[in-house]
Amino acid sequence: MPAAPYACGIDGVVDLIGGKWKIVILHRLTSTDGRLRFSELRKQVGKVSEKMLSQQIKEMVADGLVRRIDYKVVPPHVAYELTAFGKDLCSALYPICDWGERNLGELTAISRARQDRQA
Amino acid sequence: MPAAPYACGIDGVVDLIGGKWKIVILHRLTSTDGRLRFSELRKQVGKVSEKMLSQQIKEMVADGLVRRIDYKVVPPHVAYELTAFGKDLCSALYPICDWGERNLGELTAISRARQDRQA
DNA sequence: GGTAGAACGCACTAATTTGTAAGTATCAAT
DNA sequence: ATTGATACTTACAAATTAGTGCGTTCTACC
Repeated sequence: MPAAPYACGIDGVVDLIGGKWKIVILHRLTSTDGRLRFSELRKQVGKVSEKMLSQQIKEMVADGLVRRIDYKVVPPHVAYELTAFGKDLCSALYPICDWGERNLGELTAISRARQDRQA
Repeated sequence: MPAAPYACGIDGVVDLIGGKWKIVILHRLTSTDGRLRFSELRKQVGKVSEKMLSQQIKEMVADGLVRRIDYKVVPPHVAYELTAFGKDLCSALYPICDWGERNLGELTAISRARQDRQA
């Protein structure tokens, strides 16, 4: 985690979204356009442990990308939603997301070539 | 390195630019708008070892983002430049870069808050 | 009493990424 | 002969990230 200054604006963004599950979390929260409970978010993210999800979404809350809504009941009932900052980031991420979709074939081929190189 | 399919287009991109030095390398190659020798690239990237630079640019070459031009002399003389694919990616990255610059204060504050949390 | 539910926290391990140190090849200059 | 230059490679160590297993709280249900 290098301190500012960033060599390029994107470095700071990479720090924000860096973490195995963060992109998917952002994606799920954007797609839903509302709040997601922890358990529902976990279901939507897919193969992620409670621990890892909890850890990474906790960071995202601390960074101001996500808001945690605690219903203060037992069993615990918590929901998460994007903050305005988080939504702003997601719209800035959209062109890249779109580029990635448009180049999916190329990206998939690259990924496969990487795997072949390691086998 | 999960194989395709990607949950979101950006996942593939994150795979492409994931690596401590790759963003800076892209940035330097874009800013220069031409070829950079290994030694010059290393100078411009800053505090990076020959080994790490070599490793990460080798991956970028393999992924098709960067082209390696070997002058076939001794001492070795090699230069690197962006491919069309690399340039395309960089233009797709530009909005993110711009967003990062515009939110630099916020990103810096977040980075600082992270450091404080770890102290 | 025991079990289930939900969203975590803690201790420790495993996996991955990054880095250090030394070495390589060949030519030119001292 | 020795040193310097350049762009790597290899072996191993250090640092960081991701994951496993167990535990917590309190209520409801069997």
